[in-house]
Amino acid sequence: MTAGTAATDTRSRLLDTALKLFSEHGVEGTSLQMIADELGITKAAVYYHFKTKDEITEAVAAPAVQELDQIIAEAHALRSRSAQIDHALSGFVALIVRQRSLLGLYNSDPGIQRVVNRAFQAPRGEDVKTRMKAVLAGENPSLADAIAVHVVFTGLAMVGGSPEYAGIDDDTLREHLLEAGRRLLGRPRKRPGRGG
Amino acid sequence: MTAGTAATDTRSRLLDTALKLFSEHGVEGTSLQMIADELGITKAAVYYHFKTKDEITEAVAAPAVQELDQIIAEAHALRSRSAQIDHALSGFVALIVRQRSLLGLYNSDPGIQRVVNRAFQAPRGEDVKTRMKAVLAGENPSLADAIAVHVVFTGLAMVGGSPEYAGIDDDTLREHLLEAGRRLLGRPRKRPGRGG
DNA sequence: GTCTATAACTAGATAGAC
DNA sequence: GTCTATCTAGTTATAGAC
Repeated sequence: MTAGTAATDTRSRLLDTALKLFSEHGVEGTSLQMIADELGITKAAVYYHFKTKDEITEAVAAPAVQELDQIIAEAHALRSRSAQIDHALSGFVALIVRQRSLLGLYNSDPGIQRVVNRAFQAPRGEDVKTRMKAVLAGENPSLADAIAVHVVFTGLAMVGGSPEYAGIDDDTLREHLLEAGRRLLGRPRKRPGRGG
Repeated sequence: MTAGTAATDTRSRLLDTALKLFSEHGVEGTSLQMIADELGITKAAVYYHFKTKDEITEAVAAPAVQELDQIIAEAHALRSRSAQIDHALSGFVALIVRQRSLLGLYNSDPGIQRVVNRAFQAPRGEDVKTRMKAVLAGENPSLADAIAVHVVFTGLAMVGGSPEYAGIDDDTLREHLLEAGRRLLGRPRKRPGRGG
């Protein structure tokens, strides 16, 4: 659809800028003025692309929510529990690394959670986060397992977006996050051999 | 001093209310009006107890920061690395459970982090969070260890404050968080025997 | 597609009455 | 210790010019 036009470009630059500022100041701590200033345009220009701030927030979060949805669906299609967990965990970690700051934001910022829950129908525990945790922990998990999975889910997402690792390349970060996730879930290493 | 007066009571109720609202809406998403309404007083009455919103934020965070400081100091006084890690981890988990929502907030909310870093001198990586991670990971940790520790630190704090476990009693939650922390740090179980 | 100008509202904060 | 009233400056959002 006529990709690459000035309009599309400004829109996507706007979303990139919004994500950056959201992760620095939180959604509520980021004003449309800040976004406009960062882009070198005016606040009114922002309103040309999005009707409300919530619409920006939703557009920022949407791609990751949809990817998570797909990973969960793919995992459910696998036969063994072991394969389901492996697929969900590695898909989740890959998404975290590809979208560094977004997943941490989604796991901690009340502003983005409010919008996401409203935008992507989440009646009673049926939101993406809850379903992902269900895939990793199983049907009726023990409290210990539920908590371990929760720690993995939240910890990985927050750490992946941490500025401390901004300089680490994607492959390295993904390997280490995956290893941490497997260790906490009590799963055997994917690649044995070297290292203790 | 003169504890138990109406003044002290309103002040501490104000801090409790602020913490509750901060954890629900974030610091930036919480207005003084919301705090005043929740307490059934006016905004001006809030200003009698605290000069600025930052002062409220600082007062909310202060007890936990000081407790973390003390835990770190105690850990450093121990001889073996193993004992240092055990003390830091169990102290951290105990604090998380006792102050359910506060630690998660401190690990995720940009508003509270800004105030804490300003209020409790944090020049270059010398903030409480960094020092706690240093105790757990050692002097010059590998990237893998640094990331694992970071996942533990953030994950435990976020999960401890999660509303999902609000109904779990302190002892049970503490046991499970500690177990998850030990597993991710690759440490042997404290209490073997029953349970798989 | 971006602008100026402004409306409507809410934020944090202060002065002074009681 | 809490109130009313008010201020300034910020916010989201709209209307209409270019």
